[in-house]
Amino acid sequence: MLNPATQGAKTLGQNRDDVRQHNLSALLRMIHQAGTVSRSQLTTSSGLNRSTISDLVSELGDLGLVYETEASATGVGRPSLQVSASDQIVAFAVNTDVDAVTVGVVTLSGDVIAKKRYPTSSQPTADKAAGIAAKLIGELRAELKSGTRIVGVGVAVPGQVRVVDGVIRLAPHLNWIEIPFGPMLSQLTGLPVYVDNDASLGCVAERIYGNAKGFTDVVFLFAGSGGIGGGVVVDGVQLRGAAGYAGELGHVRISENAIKDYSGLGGTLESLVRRDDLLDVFKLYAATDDELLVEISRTQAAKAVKLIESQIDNLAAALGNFVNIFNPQVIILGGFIAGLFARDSERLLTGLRSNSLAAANERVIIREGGIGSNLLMIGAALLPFNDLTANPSTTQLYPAKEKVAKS
Amino acid sequence: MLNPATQGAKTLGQNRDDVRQHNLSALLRMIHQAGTVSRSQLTTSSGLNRSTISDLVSELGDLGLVYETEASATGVGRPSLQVSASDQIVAFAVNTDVDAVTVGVVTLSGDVIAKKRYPTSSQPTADKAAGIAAKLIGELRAELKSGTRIVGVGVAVPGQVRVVDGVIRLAPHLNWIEIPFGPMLSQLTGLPVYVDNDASLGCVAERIYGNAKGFTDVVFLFAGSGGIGGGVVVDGVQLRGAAGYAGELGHVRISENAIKDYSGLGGTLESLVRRDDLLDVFKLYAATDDELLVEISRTQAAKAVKLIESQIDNLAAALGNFVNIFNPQVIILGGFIAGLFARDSERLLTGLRSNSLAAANERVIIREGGIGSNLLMIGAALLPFNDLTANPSTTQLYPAKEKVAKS
DNA sequence: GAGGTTTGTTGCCTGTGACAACATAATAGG
DNA sequence: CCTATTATGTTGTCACAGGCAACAAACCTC
Repeated sequence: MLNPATQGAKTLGQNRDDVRQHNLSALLRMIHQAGTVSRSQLTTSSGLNRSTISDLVSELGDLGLVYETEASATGVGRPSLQVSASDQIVAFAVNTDVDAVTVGVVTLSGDVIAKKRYPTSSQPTADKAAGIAAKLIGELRAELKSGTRIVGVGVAVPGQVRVVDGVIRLAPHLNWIEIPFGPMLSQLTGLPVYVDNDASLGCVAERIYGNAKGFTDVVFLFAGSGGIGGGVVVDGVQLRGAAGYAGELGHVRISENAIKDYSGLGGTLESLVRRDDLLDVFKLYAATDDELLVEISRTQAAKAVKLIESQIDNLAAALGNFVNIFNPQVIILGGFIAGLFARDSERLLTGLRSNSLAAANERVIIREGGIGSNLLMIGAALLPFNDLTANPSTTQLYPAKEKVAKS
Repeated sequence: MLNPATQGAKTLGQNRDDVRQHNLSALLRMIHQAGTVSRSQLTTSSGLNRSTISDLVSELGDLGLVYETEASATGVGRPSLQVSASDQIVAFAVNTDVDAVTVGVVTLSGDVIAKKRYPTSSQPTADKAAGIAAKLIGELRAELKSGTRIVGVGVAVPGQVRVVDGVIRLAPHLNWIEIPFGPMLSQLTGLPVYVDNDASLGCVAERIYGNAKGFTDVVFLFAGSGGIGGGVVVDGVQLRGAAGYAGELGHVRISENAIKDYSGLGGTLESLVRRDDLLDVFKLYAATDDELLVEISRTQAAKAVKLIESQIDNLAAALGNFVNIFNPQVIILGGFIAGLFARDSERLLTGLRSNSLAAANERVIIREGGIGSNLLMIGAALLPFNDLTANPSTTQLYPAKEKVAKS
């Protein structure tokens, strides 16, 4: 009687051939996210008929996107064929950071099979970063097994990205303003390039492969050397906003404090929970996250403890806001703020409760991220892969060795 | 080349008869939202064939949901038939407030054809409010023209609602805690009852009929006598969160200030931008919104101006947060905060800019609400109507006159 | 009134998934 | 080891929804 009303509709009319595309897409997405699934699982969770699944899977096989293997029996009845995502289909993942450009090769089956990091002495210009990325992509492309096909390039950038055209509006730590990074890199590589904010991509990666797996409403908060970024998944869909700038959770204001963050806003989470402050109090300079986490967990120095407690309280205030706003099932913390949570989860939870409504906060789960160092590689690769899974039969793929242009 | 990747997928497999349902649903939704559309418009915006539209519309006509009329010619070519939503299909809209219970009758064509307000001397208990609502629904039901069919009842409540089962978790101003209002009212009326937060419903109403029409990313902020409520539409879909508690924008913390709001949280928007403070400074008691708006617009008293400016600054800080978080195309203000905006929009915009990222704030539009006093009636009625538009051929409808049960 | 344009209607066609019947491969039990 | 049972893959047929083309109808312009 009291079903939730489904509000809003995206798709309008639906042609009959759209059905096939939709079903192909749904199956490929399931296979991609799971890595390997049995046909019978596909049948039950899609609701389609056995014979239909058979037909669709064989089409995906013909496209070279998946392959089938016989599985050893696990129970009664004929064992179901296992369907796996091909590792011959890859995407390049790029992360442009303050001190390095990293490029990885990610397979459709979800593995990072290669990775190259090119350290830069100082913040690279956008031109230089694009050049480095293109060079690394070229090297990695040459090393690919023949027969491998490339979907495209996904770029994770610490800044605000206009997703539609791949323009980086502002990446404060890189000092990049209004850079058409997507088109630039596409020009250099001859591949389609997709760009998005790093934390947003991390959120999606955590939802599909990490500690937010299976949840539909996720808030992700990542604290690195360049401030605090955020990503949100609402009802299973990434929060993007009108132009793709949504989810800037680090710039949420929680205080009248005048200390400004990297983007010039005062009293924000990012200005009050700073990695540098922790490094200062520990007298660490240029420490890795791991070293910092150890210090956070074991320090007993009064000054450090006080700072940690203050950061926890501010973090709790911000998380309270997010709980009130998004009513998520799970909040994933990454970077040093995961250490704050580990150090005194009780204090954080108490603070969260006093800063949010009981109805929303009582069931929320707080967790650390579960993917680790390949988070951004996997997240960035999801951009081209999502295009492929949306249109399995029409998306163009590119060969490992560049074709010699015919004159 | 750089298409935005569409993340996430809701539907899994898709049977062939789902297509028909989907298309019927899409058409009915278009007709419902527009009131009246021509067949040719339906054809172009759905992408379906003329003959298919003809078939689908006649099915909707057979179901009694829409009817066709011949239109006078407007241009070259044979004039297209106009398809209108039936006014024989109605929903009851209920609003439980501190001082009254209001029930309206809303047609599928979007008109409020009847409305009854039952003032209460003090905050009614939930039992009493349900009784009043049921009584008013009974009266209005008896006055309906025969042949009218009822979809259900939508309830707008100033509080947090668990949408799935219609339980009101907390409505602070009504002092209701953990009330299964949906089931209660369903029991009393014999009709399906849907419950949601009032501001969320207002947001959806503004998006479909009001000043946010046509936008996909909307933030709605409504300030009434009972604090500040919010609603959000993300990518065309209402933000609900895990349980339906999302969008509590009034409880966003923007300051360390200890003044608490109605829900016991400190430093929140609701605690800093208070209607009562304005009434105090104007020495008005129990004023209507209209009276208050007049005072806000014309006062020159130093004390009042200072209060207004402070409220504008706090409102700007909160809106800055929302812009960073949601990157909306439009922000709709309702209640007395619309008066604050009207009084000094420049100050609000300046404050907004200094509290949010340029990329996100530079294109955002701020507007007052465009629907007025029937906002919650129309919003609440959308709940049952959304169920109908989702499943046009299977949703059960109820007769105007209750059937005599056969023994 | 003729020609052009847009739309509604009708009958036929195609493609897609459902379905049923059969084949296949495992377990369970004697 | 053989049979019954269960679960799955395969194959051919069927139903049904939307596309399409041809025609009719209603409007405009000249």
